[in-house]
Amino acid sequence: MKPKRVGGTRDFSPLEVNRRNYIYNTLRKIFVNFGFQPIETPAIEQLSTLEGKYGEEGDKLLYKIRRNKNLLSNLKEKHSGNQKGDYDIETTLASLQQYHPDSFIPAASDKGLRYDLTVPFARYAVMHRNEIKLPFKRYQIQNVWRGDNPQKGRYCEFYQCDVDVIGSDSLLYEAELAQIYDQAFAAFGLEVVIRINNRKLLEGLAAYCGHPDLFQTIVVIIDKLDKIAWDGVAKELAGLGLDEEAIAKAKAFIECSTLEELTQLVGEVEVAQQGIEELQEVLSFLDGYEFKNQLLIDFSLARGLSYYTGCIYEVIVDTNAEGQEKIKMGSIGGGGRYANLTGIFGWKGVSGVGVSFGADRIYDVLEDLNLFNDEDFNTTKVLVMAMGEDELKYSFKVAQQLRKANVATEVFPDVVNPKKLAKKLKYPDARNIPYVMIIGESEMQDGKPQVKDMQARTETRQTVKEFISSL
RNA sequence: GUGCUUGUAGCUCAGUUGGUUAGAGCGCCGGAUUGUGGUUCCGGAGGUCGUGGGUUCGAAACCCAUCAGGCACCCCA
Repeated sequence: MKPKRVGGTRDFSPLEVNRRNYIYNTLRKIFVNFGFQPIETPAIEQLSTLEGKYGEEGDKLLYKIRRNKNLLSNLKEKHSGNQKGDYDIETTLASLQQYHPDSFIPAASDKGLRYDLTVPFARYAVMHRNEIKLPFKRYQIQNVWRGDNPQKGRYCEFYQCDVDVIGSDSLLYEAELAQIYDQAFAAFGLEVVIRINNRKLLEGLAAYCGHPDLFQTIVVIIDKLDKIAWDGVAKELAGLGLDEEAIAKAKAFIECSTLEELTQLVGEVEVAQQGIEELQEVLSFLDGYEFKNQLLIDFSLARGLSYYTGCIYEVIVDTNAEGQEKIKMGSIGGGGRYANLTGIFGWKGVSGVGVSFGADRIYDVLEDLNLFNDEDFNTTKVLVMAMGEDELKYSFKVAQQLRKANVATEVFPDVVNPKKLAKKLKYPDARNIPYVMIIGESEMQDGKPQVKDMQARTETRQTVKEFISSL
């Protein structure tokens, strides 16, 4: 049979895994430095946990799995009243499954693959509420699945790296998260723009335009601003039923560049004022902190997810930065405050705030910009090559000695014919192994292997001990 | 989920209006080189033309379906 992968999924070879681990480790160090603790949750959740949390579009992208064992008995019960004669529900279901699997399988599923890490975290927090201490700061680095149409920077299986705090309304966490973003991307050597806004301001915008009822829809349209420009947004707002005056108001609103300007415009709208105050508070925590990236207060930032209630974030690559002009990638991180995420699982009044790093998109960008230091990933330091059977046994012992000194070592498994030495050296060359120890008869006799420095292209005879201390 | 586009050797790609046995470069393997890898020269292996149907005397090419990649929409990381 021909091997085939599922669309939108990828295999990762050693170099790629090393690079990916570098991303996770870099983030992990920063998360820990801010006092976050790791958790993990299962890949598979009850479908009811996931459904309805990501909007209509999100539901469509959920991977639904596992046959619902109770489907049969549920249907039997439901149909027991109107069963006529020899009507057989089991046969009906079997043929449905056979001839209409596309509609049958989702209907028969009661489990799903997680779509993000925030909702599973909310579920976790509720189920563990007696053992966690509030405020609870956790980070989580795991893969998620979305049945999306794949393209560059968009995969069906990808990693998210989330940091969230629940159980505190303090805006100091909003400030911390901005610093985490800043420090993480500085560590990667990538220049980004950290956009920040507040949902209350968007509510204020809808109210200011005289359409508080259309808040959700207006938000979605505003969010497209950088894609379809103001003219496109205006058109869509008009299509929604906003008159010219309302559209002009919306324009004036999102074109404000400072909080002062905005206060003058909509200071009397109460929600908007709240949003302004929150952003001011966040900024006052950040007073004196030197950002290595650009922190941009952007009143047009919206974000689709409906559960955000306060500050919202989004990180994009700074295409004005030198060398980064050609990068084409959507957001590489996002997040925000949700006043009541655990509420749907029955734990009311617990506020949370968090952000996510899109590790796979960050990977793609770092790769495009050549920002990986692949030398750091070379693990094997020494390859031992033997020219005869006795020498191979001897080499095996030399390797033990090297490993005992924590020098990562491999033994070449074939006895190397002296004629073939040149050919065989291609192996350590291709693997980027820095040292090769060549052991022939004389090397074994005097205990001094030929040590070849692959980069310097030099050879010296030295004992294993001498070699170890020379490193 | 919708629209457009691409799919030929390990990789990058040629392949004429449909016409013998499908090519090149790089890489790989062997030799020139009997203890030293990035250069050079010579030779060699490697392809169900994404997959399955159809049209045709004849299909890598045309048609349909399907899978996979890319782009746009939608949404997002």
